[in-house]
Amino acid sequence: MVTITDVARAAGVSRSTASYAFSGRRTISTVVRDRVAAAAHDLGYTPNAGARALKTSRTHVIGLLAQFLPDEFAPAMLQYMLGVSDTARDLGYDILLAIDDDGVGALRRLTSSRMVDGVVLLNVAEDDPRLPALRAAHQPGALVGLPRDCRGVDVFDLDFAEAGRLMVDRLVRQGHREILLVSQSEDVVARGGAYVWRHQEGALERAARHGVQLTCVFGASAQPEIGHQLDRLLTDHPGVTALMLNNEAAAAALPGVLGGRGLRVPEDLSVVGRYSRELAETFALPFSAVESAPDVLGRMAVEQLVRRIERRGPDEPHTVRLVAPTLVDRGSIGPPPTP
Amino acid sequence: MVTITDVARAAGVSRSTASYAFSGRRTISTVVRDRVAAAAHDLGYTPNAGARALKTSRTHVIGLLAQFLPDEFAPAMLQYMLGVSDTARDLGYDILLAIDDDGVGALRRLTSSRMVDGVVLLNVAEDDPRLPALRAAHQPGALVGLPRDCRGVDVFDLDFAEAGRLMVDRLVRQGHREILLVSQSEDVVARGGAYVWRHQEGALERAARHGVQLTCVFGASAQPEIGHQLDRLLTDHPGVTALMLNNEAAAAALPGVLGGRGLRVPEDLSVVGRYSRELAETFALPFSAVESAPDVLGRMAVEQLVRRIERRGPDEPHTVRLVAPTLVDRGSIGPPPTP
DNA sequence: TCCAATCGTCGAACCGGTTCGAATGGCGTG
DNA sequence: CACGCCATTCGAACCGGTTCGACGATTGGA
Repeated sequence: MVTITDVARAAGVSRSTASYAFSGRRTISTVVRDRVAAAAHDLGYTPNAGARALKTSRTHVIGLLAQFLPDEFAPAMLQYMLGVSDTARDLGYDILLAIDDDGVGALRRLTSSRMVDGVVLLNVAEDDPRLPALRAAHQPGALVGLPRDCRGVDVFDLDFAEAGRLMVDRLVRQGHREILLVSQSEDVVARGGAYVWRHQEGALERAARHGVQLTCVFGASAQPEIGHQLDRLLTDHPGVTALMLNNEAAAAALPGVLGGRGLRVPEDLSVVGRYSRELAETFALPFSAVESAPDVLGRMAVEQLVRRIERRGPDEPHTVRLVAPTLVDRGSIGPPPTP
Repeated sequence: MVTITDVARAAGVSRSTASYAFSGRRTISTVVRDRVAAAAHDLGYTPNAGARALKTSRTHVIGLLAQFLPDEFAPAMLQYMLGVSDTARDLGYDILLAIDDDGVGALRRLTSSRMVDGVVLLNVAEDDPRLPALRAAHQPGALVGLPRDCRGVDVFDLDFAEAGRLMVDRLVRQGHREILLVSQSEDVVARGGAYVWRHQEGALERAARHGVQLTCVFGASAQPEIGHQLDRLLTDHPGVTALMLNNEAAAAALPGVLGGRGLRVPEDLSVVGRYSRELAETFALPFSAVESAPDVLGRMAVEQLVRRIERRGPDEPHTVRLVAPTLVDRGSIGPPPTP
């Protein structure tokens, strides 16, 4: 491996001069700088990341803590990861990926060994056990997902309460009076996925205000259970004219269920979901949906994290940013059928 | 940050003694070892990864080079990543994730700055431009995907030719005489996805031997195009009694298409795909399929890579391992309908 | 003409580990 | 009692960068 010593020798200067020639932190004559650059190029020199990190205590690596839980929709998580990864690359950072059942352990390992300059936590739960560990580590962290206690971290999430309101408003405006909301599985809620509650409460609040009937159920997260469940729900609630889905697996299963029952959308049933544009395209999900914007959230988290890393600003106040939901119209919302 | 010097001071020993107490590379009295361990525990000591890497020139990090190409099915790629990540963790390695349009640049960056001990390349093409860069880097590499030139690397892939044979054999044994094979998009082939050819040639060989008609087409990779295309194909080839899919998007779209045409599987049409068990479960894909085993391939790649990293065996001969395909029966293959 | 300021460069220390050679002390043995 | 051996421990060098203080050579101003 070629080191800066080799470059310095080839250029006939001292190591420190070579270093300054690269960093430009002191004035170096142009002839020397060119000679150093030429030598580096000829020898194929790249600085050793470990050595540099040791001295500067900056690794230019961001830890990405993801978790793939059995009752969650893996491809949705992927979208967040891609958003984070792309942004990091744009800002000159690499991603150390920790997909670990033991998220706390992984977090501690990365931070305490100084492998990373900061971390992004995905899928943060109401009382996420990783948060105390993050606060103990003296490294900045950005979250995707809204915990109860946001002290000391930057937080980004979709405004799920507003999403619930938006979906109900939209359906009621079309004339629907009996709506069924299928949320994520109860396990997700039990694990602290408070966004399910926030969404549901936003929806219930608006339903009450409009005086319409909103039935809330937790949906299964696996196939084919969720399909059977949807079928059963449609049988049990014949008066329902609109379906709200806060559950990707349900959205994926619904076309098959509708086909089986011979129902057309939106003529027989209106449907509004909550998933990303990417997901809709990959799986041909034909429903209007609130955009969950994983790429945007991932990007915001990384940008804020890098700002905090580079501007050394643990003092600067921390952010909690809830992104306003937008509804992507795919034509699955219409007036209720006339009986 | 607490360093080994702090620990040594707290334990009343020299830095080297503390280091030996941890590594056990020299005999240290039990009382001293215990004192050092206690001090380390009290102070919350974790060795600095950069410093250790600098001295040992081992980072315990593996580079994972993935690429999400526009005409490929992202969730399928995710399965490989998870296999790699899980195995790495089991073996005590972390994953540096590089999802980069410029795969060559990313590879060079990771290897020449010594951020990683070795790399896993996913989605390797016939003449993958990353391979020359990998050979130039003096780091071991393991590939998932079979390139033309396998020198200097360990290669793992599904035996796609055998998969093609297996699928045809199975259909012919049931009595099918007119089969339609929908492969990946032509763009994938153009980019060097030779596995599409290998699969197709295996299938054609067997079809010829059995004297049955096999029509091969390249399918679109995006929704909803692939669905429309499948619909058109079924119209244009009314004699076809069995469908072979080497295209995840097609498998995802097919249930909708079949529903639209009122076709039942396997009574009206037999279907056999090629995708992983995971994918089948996530999207409720109801078709029998050759298991693409991304988790197994990812695992094998990492295990071999770590073996080569740790046993310093660039001399040991390199492997090319084609995994034998297995067919997972989901009941979508039956005899052709009687006219 | 002399002194101070500036420019360009070098040497050395340091980051936090690991590891080699040597020093210390206790023990058994001839 | 002298010797050598072994078990422990320490000091110092090194990995490959960065950075501070110092120094010689110019240059400018008084």
